[in-house]
Amino acid sequence: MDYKFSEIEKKWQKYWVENATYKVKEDSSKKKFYVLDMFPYPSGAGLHVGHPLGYIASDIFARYKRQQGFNVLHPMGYDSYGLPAEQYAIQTGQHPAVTTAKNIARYREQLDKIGFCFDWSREVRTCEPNYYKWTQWAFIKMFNSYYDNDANKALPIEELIAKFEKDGNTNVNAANNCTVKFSASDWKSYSEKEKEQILLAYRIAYLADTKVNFCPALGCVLANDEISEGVSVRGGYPVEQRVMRQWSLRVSAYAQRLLDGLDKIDWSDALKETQKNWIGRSEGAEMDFAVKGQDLKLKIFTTRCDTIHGVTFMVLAPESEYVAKVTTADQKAAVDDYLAQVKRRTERERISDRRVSGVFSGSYAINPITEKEIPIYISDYVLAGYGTGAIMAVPAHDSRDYAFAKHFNLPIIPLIEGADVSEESFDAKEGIMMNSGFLNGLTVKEALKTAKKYIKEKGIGEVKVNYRLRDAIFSRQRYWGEPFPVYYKDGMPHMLDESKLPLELPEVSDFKPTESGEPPLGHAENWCTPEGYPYELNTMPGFAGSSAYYLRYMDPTNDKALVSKEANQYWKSVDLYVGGTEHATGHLIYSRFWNKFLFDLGIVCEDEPFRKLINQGMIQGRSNFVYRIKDTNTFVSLGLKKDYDVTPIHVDVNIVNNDILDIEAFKAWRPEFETAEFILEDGKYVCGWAVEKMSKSMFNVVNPDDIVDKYGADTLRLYEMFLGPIEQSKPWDTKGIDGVNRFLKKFWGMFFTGDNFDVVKAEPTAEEQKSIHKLIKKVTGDVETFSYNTSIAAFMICANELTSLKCKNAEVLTKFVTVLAPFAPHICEELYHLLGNTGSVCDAQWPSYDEKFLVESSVKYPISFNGKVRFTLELPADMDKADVEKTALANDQTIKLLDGKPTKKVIVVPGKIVNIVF
RNA sequence: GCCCUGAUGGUGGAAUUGGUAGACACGCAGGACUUAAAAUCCUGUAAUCAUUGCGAUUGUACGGGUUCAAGUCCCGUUCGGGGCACCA
Repeated sequence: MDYKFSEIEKKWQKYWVENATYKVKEDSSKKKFYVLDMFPYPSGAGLHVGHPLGYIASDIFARYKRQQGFNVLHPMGYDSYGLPAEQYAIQTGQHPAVTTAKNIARYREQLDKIGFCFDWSREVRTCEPNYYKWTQWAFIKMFNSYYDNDANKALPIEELIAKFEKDGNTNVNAANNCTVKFSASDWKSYSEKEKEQILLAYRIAYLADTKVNFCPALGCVLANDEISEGVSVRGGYPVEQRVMRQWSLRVSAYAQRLLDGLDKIDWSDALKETQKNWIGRSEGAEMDFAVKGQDLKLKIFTTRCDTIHGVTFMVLAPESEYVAKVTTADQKAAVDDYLAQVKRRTERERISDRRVSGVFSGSYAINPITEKEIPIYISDYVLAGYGTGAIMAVPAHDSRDYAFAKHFNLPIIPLIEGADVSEESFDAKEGIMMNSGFLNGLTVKEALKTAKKYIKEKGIGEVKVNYRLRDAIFSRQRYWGEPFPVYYKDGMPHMLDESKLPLELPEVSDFKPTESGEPPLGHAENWCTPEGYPYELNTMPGFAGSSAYYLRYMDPTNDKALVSKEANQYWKSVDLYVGGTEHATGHLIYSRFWNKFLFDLGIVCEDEPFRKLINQGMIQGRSNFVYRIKDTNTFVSLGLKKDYDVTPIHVDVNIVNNDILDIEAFKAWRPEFETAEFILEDGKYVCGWAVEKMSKSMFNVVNPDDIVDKYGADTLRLYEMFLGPIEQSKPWDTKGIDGVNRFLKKFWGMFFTGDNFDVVKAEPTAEEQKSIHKLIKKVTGDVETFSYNTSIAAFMICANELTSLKCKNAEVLTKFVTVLAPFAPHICEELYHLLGNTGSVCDAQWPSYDEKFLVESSVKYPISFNGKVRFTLELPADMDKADVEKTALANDQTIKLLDGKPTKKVIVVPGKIVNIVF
């Protein structure tokens, strides 16, 4: 009986839909398990064979957990706001909603073919009003909250107002960007607008003039994680610095909690490390340096307060507010000139061109410990946004300061014994201090401690922690995103009442910015409240909609809340999250922040959203090449190309089979190859190959639909998992797929004799038991550790064993079907029913294994001599050590190999190995 | 520059606490079936030498070390992938 995968797969996919097999409800009688995939942005190109990798991995786990009796939530949806649809709209006029809907339909069609156990009744789309209502709602909550550093959580803004009314802001310990200090009476004397302006500097969602990364090509501001090396991650367009009035989220207030939370979650070390780098905690001290002849103190931040005796100058960031104050009249022209020069440089130039530049301000500062005078410089190697925008420079022990000192001929004082600073600085935190007054003779570590204590005691400064993590800029000058629930009155932002949500995205006549340079929403008619107050023209960024979607899946149709208390209490958080590593510093930081904020408000019960996370590796493409002899239309086969001067040309992998080119298909592929001639080897044209990114331009894209058509979804699922460990990147090579396909055919064949379904009800033999229990043990262990590739090898081994045993035993085969079901659900569902079961194989209980079937009566001992294995000896498993040794030594081959030499030592590891040393 | 990862046959990969390196596949070669092809099945397949059989030597990026025994542990080096990067 042939394995007709196409019929089988269609049949059961239909059955699963009709029987709502994958619909899941909260059920307090069962333990829950939440398996989540990072939802896709539905791009126009559709899915290639790399996309489903993670989905298959999570699908197997979800099915496995279900078979173990868990109530499994395994939803899917679409991150459907985003730039590509909008760029396409600008080019073609096609509304992004139309493109997006079309792309979603295509994705869904492709996903459906693979047989996932998604509960589609819980689907979310970030661009739908009933979804983004809750994105807007969370934003309002953030606007109405501030971060209290003492309580270490977000609190209602009303509590802050109460504090201001009582004491002003002098004793308030809250995250802020407020530049004024005021008393209670000052507060009371302020106008409403002034009060609002101050509160804005404390809100978690705040509007401020911020130095932003603006990308002219995209017409849009970008967040830090959307830029890499001075260009936009999407598109690679240049980015420049601008000051713009933008919404931001005070993510930085959560820096420490985001860092601490990493210890509680089961993520890879690499990913945790990436997040740690991104958060960038550094512990140090803030110190005041007095400016000579002025009533002014400059605050600096340093992590090396042990090096204070080696400070020979100070540097201010060009943007520092102190610059104007310390610039003397004689230096004003030079400073202005430098500032202008800095302003002209783009971020990219600054990164790529690291010449030393700077200018003397004319003023001197006093080192608070040595009381020496040191010059104050201005240079763009000091960043305004980090620490205090001012540093104490220790050229002997900081390479950047060293370069600056050399360039401006400033003194360099070594502080560590034996450190040679004639050619470069000594940055390492090790050695014994010298030239350092009270720190002399201490190790660097001791000196750090002592110096901190000293600074605190003498009131010179305070111990402080700084973070690299910045607030997230939340405004985008784009159309295809969530509208802000904000209107403006008297120039100040106000939130819509929650009852007015969602504020729906309006239609616009043009997706480009307006003539006056306003964002596209400037084209919308009547984009204002019924009272006539204008709405915000920016929209939210891509990460807005993806920050809390995992919560919405718990209760997707609730119109009273983002998620009900009951649903949230039941599902709690995501137990297994599978997705790509490219979201390490974006989505995975923002959603943790967003979740912690909702946790502070008591809306969710867990403060970390994703308990375990697996990063699936990328599927790379395997490209094929043909070699054209230069200036001809003749192509030479791989093995012969060394004799010619050739140009390699990418050729569509779909017309190459096992690296042999289909010549006729190649001629038909493109008009210019129609008359191509070939130099063959053994009558064949052999192509070269390389592993590259899977992309259209390399002609190496493989579409899962084609694989499903040719081999079936179960084969595709199995093969993707068989390729190797999920976390690892690996090339896709369709030629290997025959192996798993053969396995499924063989597996199918095990249930038939001729065309008849043929299994027998009987007690399994010991050998059958051993084979199947070995399989159950292996697969159970492998699934728990996501080593699916080795599970599949185990299935193949078991199928081979049972075939050679001619096993037709119903009990054994049912167990096989049950453990294979998560991997290959269609074929297993069919066989499960043929075996006489009713209901879905999805609910077939995961079998347990019994060690008693696995015990071996004998062990094949490798007998090694000086570590080299010479032969094996089959001995009873329960033979004790001394007897094993005796038997091994008495063996003919041993005697021959020893050749009369005395043994020095004999090592016997029971059950494992014998090693004879002579 | 700093941090994290990884390197095993022609290819993808396996080896769970140090215990027969190369499981399972792909590919390749030979054979069976067939008029032929496809499909299927069987055998071989790390390298070198030997080959009538027995075998021997080398081998997990490279160089050292620990151990009866190292892909696995330790030290150093090279190369690939990822992250951070004038972050004081």
